[in-house]
Amino acid sequence: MDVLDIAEVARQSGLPASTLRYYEEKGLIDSIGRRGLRRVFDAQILERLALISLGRAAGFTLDEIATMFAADGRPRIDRQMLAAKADELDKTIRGLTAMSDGLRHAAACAAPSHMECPSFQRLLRAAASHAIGPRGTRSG
Amino acid sequence: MDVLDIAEVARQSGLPASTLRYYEEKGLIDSIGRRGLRRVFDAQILERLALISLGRAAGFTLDEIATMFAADGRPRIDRQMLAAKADELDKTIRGLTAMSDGLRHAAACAAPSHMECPSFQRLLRAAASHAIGPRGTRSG
DNA sequence: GTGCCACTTCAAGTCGACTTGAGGTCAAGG
DNA sequence: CCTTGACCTCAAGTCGACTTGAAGTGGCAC
Repeated sequence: MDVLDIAEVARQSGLPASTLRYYEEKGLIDSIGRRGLRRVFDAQILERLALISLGRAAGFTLDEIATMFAADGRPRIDRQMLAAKADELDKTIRGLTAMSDGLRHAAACAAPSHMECPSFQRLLRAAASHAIGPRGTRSG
Repeated sequence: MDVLDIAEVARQSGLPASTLRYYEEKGLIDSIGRRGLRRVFDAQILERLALISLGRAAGFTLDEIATMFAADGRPRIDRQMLAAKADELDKTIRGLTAMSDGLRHAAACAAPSHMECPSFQRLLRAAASHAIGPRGTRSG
């Protein structure tokens, strides 16, 4: 059984050790023991971490992701849930696409002020009516 | 000059009064006076609030939005900035589209476990390599 | 055997955009 | 005149995913 030091897991996964400890505390991952104080992980942890990163990227919360692992540690992923998340993403994508199009129109519009640009006005009304919702700020 | 009570602004804009007070504190909006204790706003505030909502929906922070108003209160919106934000959105959209496609593939895949599904594996590698970043959690 | 230093724990801080709660004020209606 | 209650202020709390800091530990190189 291939074992990895926490530093090695951090290196290979690209995640800081503090995040690994946090994930363990949350019950998302398990260490298989200690070497002195140091956590030691099974090499399979890397696949698990990839799965967690995937879930995060798809927009699941850590708590939601936690429910996607059976007690035996194997992923238990509902196909319906995946499809539902895909639908949700598509909805977000449509909103962002509308926004992007609107911004580009406004950027190219020849009106002296944006307030006089019809496509900008349309965008404004859409935003004011909550047709497009605010998104999280961490994207960079 | 048409004036509105804060409650009226809240009603017409759909924003809670606490948010309006918060925006004023941040310097995003101004009240034109008081009636007793109560803030009173110029009717133009509604357009301003729509502009703020638009900025939020486009992914700008409140601080960024604050810089988009000249001292005279008129919007000062850089077309380049709009185009840049549109590019940013497009990038996000591409990531989300890849994710949505991947999720749908995985949902439809006939492999007994997702771990054996090639498209799921591809998705997993992409997520693990940070090719797709985590997004904010507030989407509804 | 001993010093180094990467690890450990635990509590608290961070970020953004607000919300909430306690305690106070005042215009309007009865 | 007095109650009502919607507004006010200011400080603190919330949410999610971490990060940071202080204080402690122990395996390994010398």
